[in-house]
Amino acid sequence: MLDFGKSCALAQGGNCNAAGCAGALKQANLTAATCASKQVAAHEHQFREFDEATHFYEVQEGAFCVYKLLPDGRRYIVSFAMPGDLVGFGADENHNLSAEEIRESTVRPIAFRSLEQVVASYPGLATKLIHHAKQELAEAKDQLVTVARKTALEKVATFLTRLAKRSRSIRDEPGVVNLLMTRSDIADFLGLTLETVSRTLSRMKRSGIIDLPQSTWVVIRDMDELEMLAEV
Amino acid sequence: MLDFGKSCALAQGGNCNAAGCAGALKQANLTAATCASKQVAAHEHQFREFDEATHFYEVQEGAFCVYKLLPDGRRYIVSFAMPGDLVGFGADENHNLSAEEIRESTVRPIAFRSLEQVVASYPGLATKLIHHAKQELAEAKDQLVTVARKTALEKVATFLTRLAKRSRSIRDEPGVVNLLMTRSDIADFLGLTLETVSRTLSRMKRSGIIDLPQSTWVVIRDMDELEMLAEV
DNA sequence: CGGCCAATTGAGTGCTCTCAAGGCGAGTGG
DNA sequence: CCACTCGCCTTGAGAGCACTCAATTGGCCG
Repeated sequence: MLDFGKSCALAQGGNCNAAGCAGALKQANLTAATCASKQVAAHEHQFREFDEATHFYEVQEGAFCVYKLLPDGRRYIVSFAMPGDLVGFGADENHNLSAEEIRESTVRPIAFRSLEQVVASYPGLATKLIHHAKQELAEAKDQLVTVARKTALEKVATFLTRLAKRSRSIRDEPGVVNLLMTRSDIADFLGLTLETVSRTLSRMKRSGIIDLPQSTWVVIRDMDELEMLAEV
Repeated sequence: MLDFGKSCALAQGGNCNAAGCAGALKQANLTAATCASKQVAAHEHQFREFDEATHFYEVQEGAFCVYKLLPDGRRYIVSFAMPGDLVGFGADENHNLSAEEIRESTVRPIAFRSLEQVVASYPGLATKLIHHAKQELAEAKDQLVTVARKTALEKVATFLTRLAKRSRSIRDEPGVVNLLMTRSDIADFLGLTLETVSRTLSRMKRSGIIDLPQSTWVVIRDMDELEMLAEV
């Protein structure tokens, strides 16, 4: 991976490496537009809805939850961002959602303004950005189906299978999922209450589909059954 | 609005007008990549999930519903597409959702392949496409909040206010909304059942917020109250 | 008029929520 | 080392909102 290090290359008038700009977005080859990496503590906010949006962020380590609030405090978590994910990319003038660390994290801020310049110079990057947006869009639509049309059991099964696939691509412990988020977070992601999430996990444990050695560790005992539940 | 008429300019090797390509996406200045307009009857499918995706479509007249199915037949309607909207743009190799006309419609097909060529020649268009994707993304996320966290009454109120705003921008009858879709369609968009949608509309009528001269016409009598309900 | 489809309305059920109590683990201080 | 606190999780009991099933109405068209 090409890396301009901790310089904010374009913002400082530096040159951009074409190969870097045209690389896969997820592999962070946006380096020409990035600024210095930043450490953030758990439970801090990276930004809040309606804040002016000058940067978006690539998660390097840790985890975020990206959420929206209704005026009376009801919360919906739009996504959990893991290393490699972008948060705040969808912003226009202002952020349209809030991002909070759920773990101590490292992020790489990317200025929208310098991104524009990079895109102007390297059209290939624009295609990558469109591709990224399409993927995020596809995920959001899948999530809509899940939230709108699945039962609590199916929702939790869907959640676990997706998390299992994501963790598998990060580390290599098939069937073991480390829950970085609380029951309440999961509930706000699936459109449930924390009690229903807890009950559903207990139910899955009783029926032998999963094991819960600790409340934050899920061991998937029957992946086939879990996927059956998730896909219907 | 610039228009190359019914020619498929780039696909046929024609020249592209730069001003047209850099114009606002919603105003259909994608003409350089478009093919001849196509008429389609109500209840026909433009494409189905998993079909190979060669084109996406700009709706010129009529209306579409864009939906996904679960294996057992449960349906979720991701969006209703009206004139000016794009359907199928989010596809990768294959379509990841289905599009069905709910009215006799006219669409303008746009080939992904020729789009790529146009984007390569006119980088400004790429920015527009990213902007479009961002907007669609923002809508999907708002819809997630609605579906996951609002009550039936709030969902229907949200739906009506959004539809009222959209129709207002099309024609000029503030407070009068023509429902192009059935109760069942609305239900599948909001994550409800058709009976609940019907009951909720009746309830709104009884409380004087709306009137229902016909089942497909909604007259909004108290927009403030409706927006209160919608925003929670 | 009769047939058909969509919408409405009612009755009863049930899934998920609300409210509440109790448990568990980590961290802290005496 | 233990008692205490605090946050999070689990579990139970009961309630309610939306669902299911079913009957009826209304509009449209042949």
